[in-house]
Amino acid sequence: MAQGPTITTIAAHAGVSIASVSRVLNGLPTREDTVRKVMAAADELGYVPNAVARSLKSNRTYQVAFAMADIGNPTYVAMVREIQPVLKAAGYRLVLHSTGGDLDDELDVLRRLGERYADGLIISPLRGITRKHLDLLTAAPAPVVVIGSVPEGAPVDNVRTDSRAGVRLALKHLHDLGRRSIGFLNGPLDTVPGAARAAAYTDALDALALPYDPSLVEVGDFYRAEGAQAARRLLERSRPDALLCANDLIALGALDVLREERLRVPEDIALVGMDDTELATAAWPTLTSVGLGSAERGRRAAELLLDRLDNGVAEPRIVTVEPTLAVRASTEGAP
Amino acid sequence: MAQGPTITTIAAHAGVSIASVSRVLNGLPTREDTVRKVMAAADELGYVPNAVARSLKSNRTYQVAFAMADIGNPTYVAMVREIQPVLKAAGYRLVLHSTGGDLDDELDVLRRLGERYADGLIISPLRGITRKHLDLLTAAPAPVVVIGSVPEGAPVDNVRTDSRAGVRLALKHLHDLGRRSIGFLNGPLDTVPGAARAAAYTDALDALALPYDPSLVEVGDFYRAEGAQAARRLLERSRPDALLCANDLIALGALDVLREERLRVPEDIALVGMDDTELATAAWPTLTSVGLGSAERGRRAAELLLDRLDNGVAEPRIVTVEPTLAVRASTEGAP
DNA sequence: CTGATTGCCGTAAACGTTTACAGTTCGCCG
DNA sequence: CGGCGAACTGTAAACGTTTACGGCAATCAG
Repeated sequence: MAQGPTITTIAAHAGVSIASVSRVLNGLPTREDTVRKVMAAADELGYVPNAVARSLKSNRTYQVAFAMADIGNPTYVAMVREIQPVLKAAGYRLVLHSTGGDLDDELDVLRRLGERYADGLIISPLRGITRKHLDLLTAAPAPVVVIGSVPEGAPVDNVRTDSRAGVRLALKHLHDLGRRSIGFLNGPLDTVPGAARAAAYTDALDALALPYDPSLVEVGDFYRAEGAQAARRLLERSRPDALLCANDLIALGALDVLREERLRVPEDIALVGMDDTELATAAWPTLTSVGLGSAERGRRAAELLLDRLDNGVAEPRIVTVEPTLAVRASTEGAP
Repeated sequence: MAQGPTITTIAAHAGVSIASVSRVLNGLPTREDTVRKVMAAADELGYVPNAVARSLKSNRTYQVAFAMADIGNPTYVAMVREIQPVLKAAGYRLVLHSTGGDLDDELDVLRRLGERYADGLIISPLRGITRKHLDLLTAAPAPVVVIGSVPEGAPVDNVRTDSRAGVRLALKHLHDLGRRSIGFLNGPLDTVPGAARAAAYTDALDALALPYDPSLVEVGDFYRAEGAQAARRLLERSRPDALLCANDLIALGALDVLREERLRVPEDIALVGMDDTELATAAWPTLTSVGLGSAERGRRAAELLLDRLDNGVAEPRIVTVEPTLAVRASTEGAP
């Protein structure tokens, strides 16, 4: 744990100035034998450049931060999994923030950007973009990419998903299978995905000319246990022939309850999840699920950010990722 | 994206020296009205201290790195999920490295520690601790905690799991249920967990006075598809009455194959996974699984590292986390 | 009223780099 | 062989902090 050598140490060893050392190490034109002397000294001493000092001088940390609600959530795992290699390939490190979906924590991440520990930020705000978010975003000292929707005119790149189309896909699929009484288990309405999916659901019903029946809708949280509770509440008062769940965890919870109630999936009730995570194929019956392109959103966000860091793009850009429907046993019989 | 104010800006605004500004901001004893002037100027200008400059001076980055093979793997997710809050509470940021299990990448992470972008490192080496690892570890410029076993005498803290005990737990359980022909689907033998579990399996058989039958053992990789292939190969030549899988993903693959073959779980073949991840409860039948305490290992590793950073402990310490067995439907009939 | 003590404050150096600028060396031409 | 230009090198400043140290004013004792 001894203090490592610095360019000063090397300069002394090689009998040259620190400027020459720096030049050699950065590959700037230098006389042949100076290069040799410096390289020899550097090798011998096991020199590794100090990233902090370099950052101070260059104003570049080669770090990018990613902030989301909870790395336990498979959608965020999918994002991280795509973001990481993109950054790594470009020589950036990834700093991970888990906000727990707490609004203050989210704002704090934004504020902390001012400490300039990272060159840019990818953030997926669970609680939506508030007035305060906007203020901080416009004043942000580094480029920010938001995963999820952003109000018109915000000065940031934005990678969004078309959850409306996703829900429409799911409902269309169920409708095609002859289901007409399609329930909906949602997450909290004061979260971005919750609100978006609620709107998308009524929308999609409209498009299919199906009536909106409030007794078919139940709100819980985006977790398995809460999903199960919501399913229980819904089943106590109605008996739909299909259930759309706002994510795969909720769907797993619903599956637990349907099993308890000895309801067959998909014969009695067809089940559709969202996010198309690994859990959808682990479940039995395997879950039909709406893929909202988490992985792709992560990758695109990272690419947008790097592009902006390297090329300093002017205009905020919006990328929309198309949803997909993975049809599996929970709506179509045999696996 | 304008250049933010520095203590120099504030000093000018408040009409004091930068030293006073620094003192006020760090809460060192200062005259009342100097404090007021500085605070006013800082507020007005929206000052945020520059973390990089601070780090350069203090030799502390308040960052900790965590390196593992693949953030897609649920065991690592579990670790990150525990590590993150511990670090955050102590005011540290988390830098994430995904090495893809590549040996050179792992070594690179170790070498890069010399750049001093982080105050410490938690690493979970998939490929084991080689001679080169050891050299780098002894020369490491910052404290390192290794999750997984480490050779005697390595100068690092170490959080290990007792996989031997874990496998014994599983086999004992199966033996108690009357199973006598217990197959084993392992991951690559040149990985740490693969090697450890192979040894543990033969060991546990011994303890139960069961013979070792090589035709009951098959090696694949730690993923679902490879697990399925391995299961297929094994079933083509033998018909065990129980299968132990080296992780839950392999167990899911095996489950796929057993279903294809119309073998009932657990009636015909009992199935046990390892790591006790979320997947184990998502599957159907739910999977009995050996918990190797990933979450706890992550938390303990973070705690050890922070303790060392704050208190500079002398001796390398070893923490062993006890395995647990979560008994579920895949060995004990009804869910 | 003088001298010592206390408590703040400002100057400047330092952390490890990069880089502008001025100085040196060298080769080459006339 | 003198002089010029090209090519390289060294000095020093800068990035934004923290902090040792000496100076200064106010306070207090004698």
